Amino acid sequence: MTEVKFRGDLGANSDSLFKALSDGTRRALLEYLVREGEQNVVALTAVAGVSQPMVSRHMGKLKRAGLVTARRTGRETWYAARTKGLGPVVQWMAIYGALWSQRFTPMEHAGD
Amino acid sequence: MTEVKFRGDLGANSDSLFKALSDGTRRALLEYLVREGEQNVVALTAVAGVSQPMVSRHMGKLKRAGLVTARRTGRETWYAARTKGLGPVVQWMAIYGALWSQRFTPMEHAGD
DNA sequence: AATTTTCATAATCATCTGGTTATGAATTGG
DNA sequence: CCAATTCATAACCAGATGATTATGAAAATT
Repeated sequence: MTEVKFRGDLGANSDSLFKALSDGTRRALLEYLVREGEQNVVALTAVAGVSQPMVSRHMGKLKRAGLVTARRTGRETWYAARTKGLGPVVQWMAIYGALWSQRFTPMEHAGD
Repeated sequence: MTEVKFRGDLGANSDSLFKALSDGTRRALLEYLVREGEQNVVALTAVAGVSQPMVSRHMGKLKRAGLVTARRTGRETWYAARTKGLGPVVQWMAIYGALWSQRFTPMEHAGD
């Protein structure tokens, strides 16, 4: 239910994407991966401020949302930010953001 | 709690922003406002697929997140998409999106 | 072989959240 | 003045969600 016929959504998984981004801890983990590159669960747990199982679950959601990749080697799982994962959000921003704010020029300098 | 010392957040309300965007119905309502311009609750309810009280609550969240404005005239409340509301998300995308996808030219490729 | 490390999953729990119906306050209209 | 319209809020409910501790499997180390 909750059909909203006029919805201009970008696929069903764009919902899981927005949901994945809605949690601060999850965003922080993703940001960390972007900045520091591939990390295993121990490293992520050390920095996340929540328990290891919680980190695993958060990473699971990020993975299902397409925002990270998981590479298992031996007993470790290495997570990395997934390049194209934000695509649908970018698209959404393009459609519903650029329409009204043209300040969409992403700036070449990330950290400055 | 849940302190994550490395978090590069853009203000506390950026959290309410992402949360506001995490719900599909809310996104749909926002999209509708962007496309159709200022609307009152009756119009929004007609199109939202949920009850009027629910629409009111959704609009409340969007308002608190800075994504819409509310203008009351008589017994009607007119909601409109708020231009600058997506700013923090755009910034976040710029920092954590542009870093890895060298630059997101949004409209170019809608399919992939 | 025994132990430690790494990770995911299960069992629980409290809280948040989306949804509903009911109600009531204003405003508008007959 | 009474009725209808518009909206927000309250009361309530079911399910999702973030968090914890406990556990167990698999790999690495001793």
